[in-house]
Amino acid sequence: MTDQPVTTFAPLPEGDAPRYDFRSAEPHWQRAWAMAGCFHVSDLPDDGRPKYYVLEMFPYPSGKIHMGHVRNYTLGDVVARYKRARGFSVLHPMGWDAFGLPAENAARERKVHPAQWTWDNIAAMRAELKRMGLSLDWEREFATCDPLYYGQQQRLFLDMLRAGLAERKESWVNWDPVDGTVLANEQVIDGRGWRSGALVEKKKLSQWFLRITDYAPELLAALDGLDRWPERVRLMQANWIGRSEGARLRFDLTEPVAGIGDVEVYTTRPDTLFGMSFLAIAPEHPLASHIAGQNPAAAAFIAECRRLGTSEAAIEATEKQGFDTGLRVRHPFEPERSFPVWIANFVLMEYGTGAIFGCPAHDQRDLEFARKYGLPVVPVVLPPGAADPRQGAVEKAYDGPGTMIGSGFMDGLATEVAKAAAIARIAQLGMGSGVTNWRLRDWGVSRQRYWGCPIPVIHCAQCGVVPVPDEQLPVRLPEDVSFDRPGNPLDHHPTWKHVACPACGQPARRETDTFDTFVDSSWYFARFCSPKSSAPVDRDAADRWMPVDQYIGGIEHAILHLLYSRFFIRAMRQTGHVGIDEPFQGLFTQGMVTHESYRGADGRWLYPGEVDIQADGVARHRETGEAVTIGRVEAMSKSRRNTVDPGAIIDRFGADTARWFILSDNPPERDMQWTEAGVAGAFRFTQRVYRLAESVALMAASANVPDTFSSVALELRRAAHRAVVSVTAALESFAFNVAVARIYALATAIADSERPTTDDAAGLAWARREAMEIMARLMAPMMPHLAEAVYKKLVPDAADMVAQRPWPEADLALAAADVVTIAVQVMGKLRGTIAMPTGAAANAVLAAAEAEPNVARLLEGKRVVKRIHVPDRVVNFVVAG
RNA sequence: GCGGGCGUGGUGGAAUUGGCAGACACGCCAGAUUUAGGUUCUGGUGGCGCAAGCCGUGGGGGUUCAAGUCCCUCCGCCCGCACCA
Repeated sequence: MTDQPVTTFAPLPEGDAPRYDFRSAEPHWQRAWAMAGCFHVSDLPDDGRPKYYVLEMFPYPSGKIHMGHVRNYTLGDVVARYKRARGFSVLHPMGWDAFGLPAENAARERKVHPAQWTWDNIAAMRAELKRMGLSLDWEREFATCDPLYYGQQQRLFLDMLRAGLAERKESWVNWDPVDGTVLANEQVIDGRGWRSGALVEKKKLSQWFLRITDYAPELLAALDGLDRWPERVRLMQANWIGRSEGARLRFDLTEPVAGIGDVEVYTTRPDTLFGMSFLAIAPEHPLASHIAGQNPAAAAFIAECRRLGTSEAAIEATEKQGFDTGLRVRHPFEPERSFPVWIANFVLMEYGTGAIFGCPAHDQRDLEFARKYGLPVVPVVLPPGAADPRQGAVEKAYDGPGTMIGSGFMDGLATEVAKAAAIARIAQLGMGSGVTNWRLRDWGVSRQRYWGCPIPVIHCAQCGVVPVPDEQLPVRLPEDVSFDRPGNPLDHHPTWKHVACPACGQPARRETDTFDTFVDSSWYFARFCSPKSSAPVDRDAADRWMPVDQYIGGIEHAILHLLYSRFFIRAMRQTGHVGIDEPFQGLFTQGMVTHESYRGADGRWLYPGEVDIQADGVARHRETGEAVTIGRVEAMSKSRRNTVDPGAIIDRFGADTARWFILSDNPPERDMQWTEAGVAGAFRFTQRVYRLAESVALMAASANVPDTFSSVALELRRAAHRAVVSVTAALESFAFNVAVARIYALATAIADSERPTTDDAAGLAWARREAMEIMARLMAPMMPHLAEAVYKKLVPDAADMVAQRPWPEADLALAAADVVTIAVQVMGKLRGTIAMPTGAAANAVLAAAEAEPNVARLLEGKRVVKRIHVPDRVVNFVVAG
């Protein structure tokens, strides 16, 4: 499977100490699980067990796994193995998010075909993942770049097209003029294309969109039902969807231009209409474009705005700028008054209607704009308890609630009442109406890239957009493509795009854009239910397995992937492919894996493997001996070289050690720090557990439960059954670090029981075996290989494996203590403890507490006015004076 | 600016949800075993104090018999969104 590592690391004792050889044990048990089919489930099982679908976000096949993957897949595997032991039929699949830009970059830079590069990477990463001992059903594996997958995606798209959920429309996009492609917002850095370095332009292009906005209300409302999602993620999605209540209203131009008679505005503050002093439109607004056609100065202003864009950095640096068009609009309530129309760089075409009315007194942006261009500032909202604001200059726009002034029919009304009154008047005048506005925009899925799923349509001069007929699916990517030229290789291909129109038979052109790779990842979890199906999903299999009960991944997907998937599953519901609303019932977002960073004397970053840290904390270069500066603990990244290769860790310490350490360090939702000392500690524990198992196995124990146990044996049994209770609770609540701590405690309890007792050899031997076997099963979700080795040591002729055994049952009566320690307080301060039988009566406990010497001393001569008794926990005496 | 989260020993963290703060681990100290050891084992380890004891969960205030936990207030750090009208 893998080469035996060559390493000089030898942390184990010589001599006769037993030694757990993970290098042979881990591959052995991995083979045994595979041969027994422990982790395979069928699409439509008939086993009577409840289903449980646990899924980790599938990886992009970059070629190597990193520690983030190790953490992600270890967390998922703990859940999968635990749920399986609890009697669930567990679906736990793995696949590859295989389309994307890096493959094309590799093709350009290394002259290797994207498909070759991708499949090689998949093979390498599959081998690495298999070494981790994950309980995956590998029979379900697929890659999104396989036509068997993306062909089904094309079917889904065509169904959506027929259902009106997909459409082609013009929109403003980020355009890289050098690479000749659209870029996602994330690929624009400081206004420049991330590859070409060219200034990105705003360009109006015809692109494919999925109508996610149709589902905006439902996507928002359903967040409330996702009670097993982190609050943080739900809030982020709610903000992204961005519902706001307001009004749309029309402002008539005093003199219409070229058929444009009015400008529509969206506002959340119709109550402040009487404070208006200007109207502003976005540089991309149709009216602005029209004006630019006649006015070179306006055209120049718009071009400048377009060049600067609206990136965060640009906004910080750019002050508000405007261009007075000379046009004027009438006030909707007072048609005799009119206001200037400006083109303003701070108005966004994408939000609302791309036009606003400016009310400087009650909006900070409008105020800054008005100050710059000498426009009036007219307060119309009086803050509660404030004097008339017209007395002085307005320092800062007041955007809070208050009482209306100078606002005609609204005078004296409270802000919220005034909003309703303004909307009613607008509607009555036929100028507009109250509306709900959404920040969410339709999802542009067209990409001018080769390595993606072809969009299955044909453009015909006669028939327009024609879907590729079913029998011609999948539309396969051509293999003979050239990356010599910038731009989209599909568009450059000599023959691929030239096809006959399926409708009229005339020469037509195949769509050469491919889908955004987020489309691929928006339904893969549904495909896992029936990965071989000739339909996108087998409806029965989807009904059986969906939704995903527990999804696990990084917080970086809080919006994009998770929101797209929530939309996609609804679109699939609408087109009859699934019967559910939400794809992911439970979501867990893990923290990042971090590490110290190191820099050499010349400032270059060094890998942890190049650095030796001495006992005094001084760091030196392993080979040159030069001084090394220890930097901050940061997320592992290639650029800082503070990465640790999981493969090397598994070579040196084994998969169980890596899994155990990554779980033990801290709660999984927080960032964890990878440390050499931590790994070494985890490794020592694996050895300790195995030695313990050997010592337990050496004591012959009878098959039958002994009649009596000594107190030492009974205490061990109690510790074991308590561990079952506490580890179970910890795993249920994702407190894996606590589960680890409880197992450490059980190991110590077993070790402590080793002292020989003459009176109860049989009982102790039996109790130690029981405890050790319980421990093997409790640690199996985290250290599955070691658990098997321990079990085999205890029961050499066992017919089954831990992976096939149920979760241990706690004997609750045994786990319950018969004696408890009760804290005794005087005036709320701890003054002593007493041991009492569990559930002892209040009067008995209070009497014993009062008799406790130190307590008795403190109560001497005092009058006790109150006695608090919390059963089995605490007693508190309140004394007078 | 808006929204959210977090502050507990030298370190990561635990605390049955208002009931013995510091479980468990790392590190450190002491001792034992070993031909050395990133080996194994034993004991110790919040601070001050010889001690009884006092102090202690970012600071201050409050509620309560009892507060890491609840309330108010301030400080610090982290994350997300952001000319969203």
